[in-house]
Amino acid sequence: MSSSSPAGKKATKATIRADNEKLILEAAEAVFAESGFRGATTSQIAERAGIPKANLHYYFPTKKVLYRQVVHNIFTIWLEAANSFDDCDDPVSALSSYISLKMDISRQYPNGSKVWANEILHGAPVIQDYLETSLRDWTQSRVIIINRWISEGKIRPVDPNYLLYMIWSTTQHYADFNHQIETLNHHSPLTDIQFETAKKTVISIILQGIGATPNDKF
Amino acid sequence: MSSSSPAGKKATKATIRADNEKLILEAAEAVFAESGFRGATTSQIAERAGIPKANLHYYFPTKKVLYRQVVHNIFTIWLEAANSFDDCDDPVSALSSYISLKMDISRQYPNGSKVWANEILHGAPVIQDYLETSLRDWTQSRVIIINRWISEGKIRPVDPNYLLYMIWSTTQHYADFNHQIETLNHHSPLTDIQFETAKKTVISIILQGIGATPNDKF
DNA sequence: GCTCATCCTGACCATATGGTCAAGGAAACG
DNA sequence: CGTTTCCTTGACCATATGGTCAGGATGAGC
Repeated sequence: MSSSSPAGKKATKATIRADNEKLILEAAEAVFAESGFRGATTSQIAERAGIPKANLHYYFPTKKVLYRQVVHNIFTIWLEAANSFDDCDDPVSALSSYISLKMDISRQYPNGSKVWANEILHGAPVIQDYLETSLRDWTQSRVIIINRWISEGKIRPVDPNYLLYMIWSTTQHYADFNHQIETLNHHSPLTDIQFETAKKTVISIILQGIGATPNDKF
Repeated sequence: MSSSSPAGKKATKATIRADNEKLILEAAEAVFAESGFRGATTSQIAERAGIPKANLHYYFPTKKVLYRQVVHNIFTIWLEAANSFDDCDDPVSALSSYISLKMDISRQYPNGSKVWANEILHGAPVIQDYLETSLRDWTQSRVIIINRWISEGKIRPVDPNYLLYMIWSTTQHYADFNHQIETLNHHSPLTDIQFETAKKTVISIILQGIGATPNDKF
């Protein structure tokens, strides 16, 4: 079944494993996003991946192992995005590109964001270590940057932590609360144009909110 | 057990029912917030409420009925807060008090917010009707108000929907992602002072972000 | 083509969970 | 008190679910 790749690729031992793991991980991400850890069933994931449940357990011995892998992948994407923070040294460009990228990620990988949100919501039983290491380190270093901007007079004094929380929540909202947004948008997803407007709105409010708009400074 | 109220209150038929339902609902809110609908077990809820599981099912025939009641209570609180939007007609006061109240609710009823977030995250299987009626109506009416502010030149032109999403996400973040915030805050809850700072930060960024700060407009 | 290592899967199992029930209390009411 | 109505609960059940396993299939290496 899974070994009969739709086109071209012959099924070699190497590709079989890679292909199936990818298949399972994608299905798992979707199902975990939809139902949470406990709500998701391995049968559901297997069915979505198009393989028997026993086969899923051949690649991922337990549901928890599978889940951790999903979360790990998400976090990797998140961390990469996070680096766009550093590409520029002035707040306007740095924050613009960071917010813009986070919005794009919310749109492109909504399931990942949902799984993450679900984890935090339930007290991060599985990923506490990520919070305490990578996330904390990243946050602390950006707090320093923001504080420097403040001392240089590039933005008005705001607490960097709460600014970051604001950026996170606002951007991730477009993934996590997508269902609510769609419902309020006549049951249809935001169009490209709408999404672009949302992005601009978010960026402009935050930048102007911290006194960092380029045009604004006399 | 539950009929032996700790102090004073004698157990009459009327109070027994009220007391126990309240006990169960509070336990249910906490457990649902912690584990989601599927993750929560009726035994867990019963145990937390201090009653046998069978007794829980006497008052609430199914888990779903109990869950709906929890969500209903949450939504009621939310709607009441929502009215603080109308208490004033100028954007600065209206938005300040609305944001402030939403922040307070996030702090006072974090479980409610979490249950709500969990529902939306999983596609609102149980509360879709709330989204389509009350929430939509409320949103549409506030969009009109915000648009009026814009046409009156009281705030700069921003799409009202995305402004509202920003307010919702930012304020609810302090409930839904509380665990993350605490972890980043040296594993301790925000103090009153910190929370007040967060609130001020949020309000000031949003108000200034839409060009509505009172001091700012020379 | 033969052997080995890896992959696949239907059938199976132990456990957890939502929900039931029957029988026993306790308050209401006369 | 007597009886009726509501409350309480330990024991029980059907089902769903995570996970196992033995044996068959398939690609790898020679």
